[in-house]
Amino acid sequence: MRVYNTISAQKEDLIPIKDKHINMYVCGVTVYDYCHVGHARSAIVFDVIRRYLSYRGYDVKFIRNFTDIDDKIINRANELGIGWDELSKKYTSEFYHDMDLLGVGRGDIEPKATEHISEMIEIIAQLIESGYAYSVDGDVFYEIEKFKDYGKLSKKDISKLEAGSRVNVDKRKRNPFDFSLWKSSKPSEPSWESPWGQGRPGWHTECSAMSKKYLGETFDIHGGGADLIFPHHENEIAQSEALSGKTLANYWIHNGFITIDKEKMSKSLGNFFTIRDILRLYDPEVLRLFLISTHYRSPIEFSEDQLRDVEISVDRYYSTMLRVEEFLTLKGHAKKEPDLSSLQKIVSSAINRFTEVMDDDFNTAQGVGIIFELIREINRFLDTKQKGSSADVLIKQAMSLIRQFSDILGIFTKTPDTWQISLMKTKVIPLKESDIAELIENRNTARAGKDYAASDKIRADLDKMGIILEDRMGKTTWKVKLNYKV
RNA sequence: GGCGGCGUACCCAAGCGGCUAAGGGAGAGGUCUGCAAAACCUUUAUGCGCCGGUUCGAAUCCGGCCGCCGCCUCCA
Repeated sequence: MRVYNTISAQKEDLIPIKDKHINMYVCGVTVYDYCHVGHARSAIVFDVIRRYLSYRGYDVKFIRNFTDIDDKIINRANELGIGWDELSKKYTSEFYHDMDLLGVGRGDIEPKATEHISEMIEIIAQLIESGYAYSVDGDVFYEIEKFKDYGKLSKKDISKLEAGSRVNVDKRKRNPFDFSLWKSSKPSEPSWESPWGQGRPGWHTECSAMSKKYLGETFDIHGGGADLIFPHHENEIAQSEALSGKTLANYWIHNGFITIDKEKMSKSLGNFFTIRDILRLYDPEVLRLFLISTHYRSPIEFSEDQLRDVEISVDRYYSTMLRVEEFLTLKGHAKKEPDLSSLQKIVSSAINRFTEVMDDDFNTAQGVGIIFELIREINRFLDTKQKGSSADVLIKQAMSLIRQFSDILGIFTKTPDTWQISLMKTKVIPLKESDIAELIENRNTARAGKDYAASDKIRADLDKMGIILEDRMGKTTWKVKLNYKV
């Protein structure tokens, strides 16, 4: 397997520290508000990476943290007039709510900053002791110039950074880029006791403390959004490696941004959609497929047109599943031996191709492409109406491949029925399933009597309410019209 | 100013030196159908921002130019 490593800026062979074991630490979220689509992307990207590594036989230990104390949390809680811990608890559970819908699995361990204060204090004390940090009036700063490799991850030359170009520099710092390890607190703020007085830890320290505690001084993969490269991950390296003298993580993996009108989606710009904004309009699988249809390091321009296209793709998948179910329940045999060669060919190469593209830096976009090639071949074969036991076997084989790939990507978890039910909700279809069944019944009676005017009227009426009918193999099925608008 | 990335058909998107430039959407024509829908077939880049160069061979490597974006602040 090859993965792109931010620190070497190239793809490298993935060689675990311990044979067939992968320890990975991914930076989670600061729980002070609902997650937006950018958070969803990061979570999904690392969820897929984790699933794929498991699929490839690695025993993966996956850590994802929660930052549950920081300035944003305190400020937000003050605005709302509630406790900071109440706020962080609320948004932790909102995070789970969204991630569960998106099919993002839990971490094996999900450490919280506030549960590791003593570990952080320990690290800070050691940094002071070994000369990498200094305290000033209850605050502690890391002195970046003491760490000679500072900047190696983000490729920054300290002397060329534009200090204070966008933010006022704290005069007490020896270098403008020295960062806070410990912040003294005002009387009204949440605080913990420390050798430097009451205060709270700086953001970067939690990941150094928690990754060390759960994965040791050196682990395999460290991940997060590309915006964490600097300063967050750079600072983690500075803290951890200064003390251990060892490499913190062998591979640094960072996902690209979501953009809107070419600009990064972010809280500060205000150009974001929350996950639940989108899930009101689209099934979670649509969002998930949309996000993995582009390589994880490329930017994704967020657009509703694109979501609509992806929704059609998902619908195409479930339509094919339905056709397959119908085909497999059919009795009888074709007169001649079915021609399986075309489907056979793609089925026999699919696993190798899928593995090959995913082995190459987790190319989910190509993986998705392979699934849709299989779908086309299945449909093509189904169109030949060649029934037979050899055909059934091959179709089932193709289906099980699609199942395997979809499970790795975490998509297509529904049945054709539950997909339609989900669509009825998101499209707000003003009908019940029983209503539809009754109208289909009426229409079939009309059709039997060749009263096509009456049957077409029923079909047109249903269409207006967002339901499309399909007459296939002597049966009428219905589906939700995707471009239906209330 | 420093560092990094991107520009592939009407839209999205893969491709990272050598098979007909994946896949999805959209448009057009066709097959099937009572008519539809779905599905399938054909079709839409002799072409990969522009100009040079390296090479037997480049969307892929190198140089220049144009355009867009990111990081250098909290940020997934």
